[in-house]
Amino acid sequence: MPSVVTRFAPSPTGDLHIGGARTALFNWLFARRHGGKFILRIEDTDRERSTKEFVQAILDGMNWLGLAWDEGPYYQTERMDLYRKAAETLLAEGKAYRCVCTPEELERRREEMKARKEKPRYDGRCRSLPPEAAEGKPYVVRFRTPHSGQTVVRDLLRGDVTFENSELDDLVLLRTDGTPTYNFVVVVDDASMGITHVLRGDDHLNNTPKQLLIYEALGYPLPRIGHFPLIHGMEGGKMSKRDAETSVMKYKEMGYLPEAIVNYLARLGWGHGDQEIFSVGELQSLFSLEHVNLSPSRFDINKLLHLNAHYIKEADPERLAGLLIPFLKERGIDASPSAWLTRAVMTLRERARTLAEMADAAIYYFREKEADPKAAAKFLTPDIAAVLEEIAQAFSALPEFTPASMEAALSAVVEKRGGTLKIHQPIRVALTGGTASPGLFEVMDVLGREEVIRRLSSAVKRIRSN
RNA sequence: GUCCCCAUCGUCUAGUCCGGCCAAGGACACCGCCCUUUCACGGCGGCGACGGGGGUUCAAAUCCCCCUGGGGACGCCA
Repeated sequence: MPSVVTRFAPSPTGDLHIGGARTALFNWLFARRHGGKFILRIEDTDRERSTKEFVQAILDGMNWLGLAWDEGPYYQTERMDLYRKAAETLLAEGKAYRCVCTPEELERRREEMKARKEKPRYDGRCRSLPPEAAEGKPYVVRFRTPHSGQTVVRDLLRGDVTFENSELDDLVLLRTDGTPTYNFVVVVDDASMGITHVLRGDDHLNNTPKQLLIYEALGYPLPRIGHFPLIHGMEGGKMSKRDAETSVMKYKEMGYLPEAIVNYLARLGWGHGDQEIFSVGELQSLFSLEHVNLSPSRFDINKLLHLNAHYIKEADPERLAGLLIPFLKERGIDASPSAWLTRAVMTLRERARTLAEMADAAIYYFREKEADPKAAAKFLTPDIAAVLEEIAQAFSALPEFTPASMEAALSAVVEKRGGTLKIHQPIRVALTGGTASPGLFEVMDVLGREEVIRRLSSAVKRIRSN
């Protein structure tokens, strides 16, 4: 029996969210750190909004990030008997009761309470209804929350947080259709799955006392519970699309590496001295709850971009080449893995922050790009045509086309013309269509002699036809 | 409105638990310089924070209180 069992319990009502991913990551890291078990549970009791597609999307996201679960995925819709049985027990013991108030009525009363500036909650009017009163009517099962006393959440991160029971209300356990609600299933599931550490977002802190009361009513042993802060957008408040993309898989599509996302997420709300770069292995052995921050952190795309650039530089070029192929395809370029592609990638990886940027920069390796008008006007001037022509000839006369021989040939041409000629940028523009690229000799090496000569000649032709 | 949580550079954070080593360290972004055939990478430097007020103490970013600010929760959503 592992001493630590954690879980990630997303509801399949959307893609794996960046905040959810961090919750999963922290749970996973905590389990790994303590040699425990990490369980994946799909909270799909909301049949209206849950879909198979979203389940798959969440699984894809977890897999992409490398967050391997040891057990599951469990689906709550397959465990209904368990919840119903637990509800019956509570009902039989008088710890829960049937309520016949309609949603419309409840909504109306809530509005009234808000208008009176009160905390909106159920007024408990069905509490003392005799069980027969619900016969033949649609009803929900509510938990009988004690009116007095306090419930203390012994939070792993924040210490004791005390709630007055009178502040809590009689939450719905079972809906009219008999399906259980979140606060109820989560207790039954966490208890029956032997979860030892419930680690989740701050937004659940207010739910915890209610859940604790249910644990108690059901006679379940209490897990250890900790709440970490939410991730906010750059403007504060919950992360929204206005701030940055929130779906994890969108980051894959934008050309981020999973190790960059993991590193970034781990450092968002957690720290280990001055260290910024963490491998997954390091994270697994260093992660600790004591160093998780208590205040919400803002999602800063610039830092993610920086980390991604770092991991692109570090990544195995062959792997990078493979990852780049779909991005090339999006740009209409069919490429397949090859030593040549890997070489091209090696010239590009120092200056790309994402695979998308790399693909954009790689285009001229595959086809001649139309020269940027400004660059052409500045560097492909009439007087340069003859020089480019001469260089092309010099290149074709070379016994071997290597960076060293190209450089020598180039110097010779420049020397012959007085030694002050600035020829690098014109060549760069002729070859790549722009003024920024990897080292000129690297570019020519990847392009190959034939193509270099072809593009030089084409540039000469264009200059002269103007 | 009620309840709950939080508070160090613009952002992520170290330091806070066990007050002195902090005239507050690192990273991102930004600016400048160097390297350089361009763009990057890299190197060096700069800008930049303990929200405010009271305590406690020889000493407070660190402990206590109040204020302010930010966030979250108040569903037959999770």
